[in-house]
Amino acid sequence: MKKGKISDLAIRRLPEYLQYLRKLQRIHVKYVSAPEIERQFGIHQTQIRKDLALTGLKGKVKVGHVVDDAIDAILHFLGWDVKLSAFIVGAGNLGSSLAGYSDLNYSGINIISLFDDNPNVIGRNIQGLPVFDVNELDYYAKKFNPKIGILTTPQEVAQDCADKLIKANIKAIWNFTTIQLAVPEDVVILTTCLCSDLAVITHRMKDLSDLKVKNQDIQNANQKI
Amino acid sequence: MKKGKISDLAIRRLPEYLQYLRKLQRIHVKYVSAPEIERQFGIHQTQIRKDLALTGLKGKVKVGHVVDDAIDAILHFLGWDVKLSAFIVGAGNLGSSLAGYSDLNYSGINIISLFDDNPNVIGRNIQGLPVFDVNELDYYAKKFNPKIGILTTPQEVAQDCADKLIKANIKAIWNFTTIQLAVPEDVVILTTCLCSDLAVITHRMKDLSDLKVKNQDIQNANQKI
DNA sequence: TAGATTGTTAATCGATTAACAATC
DNA sequence: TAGATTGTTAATCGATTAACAATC
Repeated sequence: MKKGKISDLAIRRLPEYLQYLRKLQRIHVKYVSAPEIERQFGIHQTQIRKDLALTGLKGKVKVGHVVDDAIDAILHFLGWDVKLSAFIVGAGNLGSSLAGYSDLNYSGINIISLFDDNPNVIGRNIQGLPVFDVNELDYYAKKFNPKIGILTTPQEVAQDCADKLIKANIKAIWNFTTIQLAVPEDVVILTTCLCSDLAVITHRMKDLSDLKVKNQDIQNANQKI
Repeated sequence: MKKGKISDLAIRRLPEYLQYLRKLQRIHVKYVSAPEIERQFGIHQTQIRKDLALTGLKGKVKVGHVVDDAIDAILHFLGWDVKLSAFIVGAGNLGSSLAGYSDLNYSGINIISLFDDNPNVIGRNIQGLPVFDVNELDYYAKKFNPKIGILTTPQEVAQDCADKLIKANIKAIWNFTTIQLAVPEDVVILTTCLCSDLAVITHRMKDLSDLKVKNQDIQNANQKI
């Protein structure tokens, strides 16, 4: 079973298809074809076929793919058919908003609770979830067996909290801080850097306005002629 | 001035370097070399050189780059040396947390205010910022001239609010909803999909546990020998 | 049947890495 | 000087797109 390393780019596209497939499911559409998805996303149909093939899904010639099956295949492939328990460490604004971010609950995780070191927050409820003392993380980890730790603390305590999660036998850390975390190699780590997204936006804006200036120049030049 | 299209992947790396450069600046380190950054991030030094070269930065042979200059060059290249005003539309949990997300304020934007349609929220203060009525967006847009709209509304009203932003002459929309927004082509649009990040995490976790099972098999096979 | 679609192999395109001359 | 670094060109690697046979 030689399995070529699967690209993160493909993995990232699957939840987008999933979104669309669920929309189709809600309006009781039974089949969807790659050319249809291409129209939706502007992604080349060959790529869509390859992405879907990754999940093991088979299509029907002239018909496309069964929407329900496609959803199941993607969920299974991503590991979202088994809900993994998650802890959020850092019950600040970001942590609180992720706790209530319903999109995540449609995906592969089940957020159990939040943790913080602020006595004013510990014991309260956020988005219907309890906030526990981060120093009792180990205790609650034994109780709930979380697989994913979502790290939304201030920078200063990020590595320390990551260590606590690792000690509690967590399998993956989703890092929302800008710290370069040190983790053992059997712990999956992914850092979400919103600043990178913003960089893409501002850079494209600069490009657009440069283009405008350039067009202006061309216009001016034409006027001179 | 033939400028090859710059890859988003490069653009996304720049804020990461920036983070590290600022850390060096805080501890008064004057120079940094590409091999040093490579050690930090595990990104190949040739790539780091090319990325920095995009910004127009020149290094000194045997010394590296001046930290202060590198920071300035990246800020300028990304367009972060001029702060763009931004509105957040949707003062729910996510919108509120972005309003207080200090990392963004270290980058190229200046969030002016939030907008919502809920009378219980309108008029309140969130993270020190005022919440206005989304129906008065046009009025406040004339007053503050925002360039970026951050969309954190429920799915149902997302396109509607995007239209409001576009009518108010916004230049870019940062979309946190899962809706495929329709926008004119001179409006920059970027969708942040947290589910894609989660997909990468859960898929890697699946890989790791598959690997564990495989190693187990090998071990079992060896025992039989 | 003709036309639409699948799935796969080949070609192209773009990003990363290797190699190396120049410099201090 | 020797060794470290820059910046650039060439080579490799991987992702996307094109082409096409098979199917219904």
